[in-house]
Amino acid sequence: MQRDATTPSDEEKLYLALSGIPAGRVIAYGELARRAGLPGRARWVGRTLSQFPEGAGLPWHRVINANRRISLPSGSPGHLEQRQRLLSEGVQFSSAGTIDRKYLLT
DNA sequence: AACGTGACTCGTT
DNA sequence: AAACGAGCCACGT
Repeated sequence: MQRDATTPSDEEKLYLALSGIPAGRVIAYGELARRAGLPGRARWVGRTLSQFPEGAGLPWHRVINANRRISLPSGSPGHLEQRQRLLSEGVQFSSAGTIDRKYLLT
């Protein structure tokens, strides 16, 4: 069992996977987890993102749920900010609040 | 230590 | 289509 310089922590793996998501695209928690080499840990990803430091510069707003909706409670400040950030990158929402598949990374 | 909870997801009813 | 159950897992109480 190790935790040394050559064995990235789960957080580091998530960092790397997330930083590879381009502007104007979105990805589901579960898919991001798979890309980070952490299959089945969508829930952990969500929780970890919620604790990420502000200044990290990571595109946390490009992560949505498998229904292609923003997972933060609707009406919450976080939900509004995520929506705003996505809109400013050109990601469009349907009137029902879902994001079109064409923006989704699979 | 049990129990509920949450930025989750999937297969089955 | 909607609700359920089961996996998932760290945290607070």
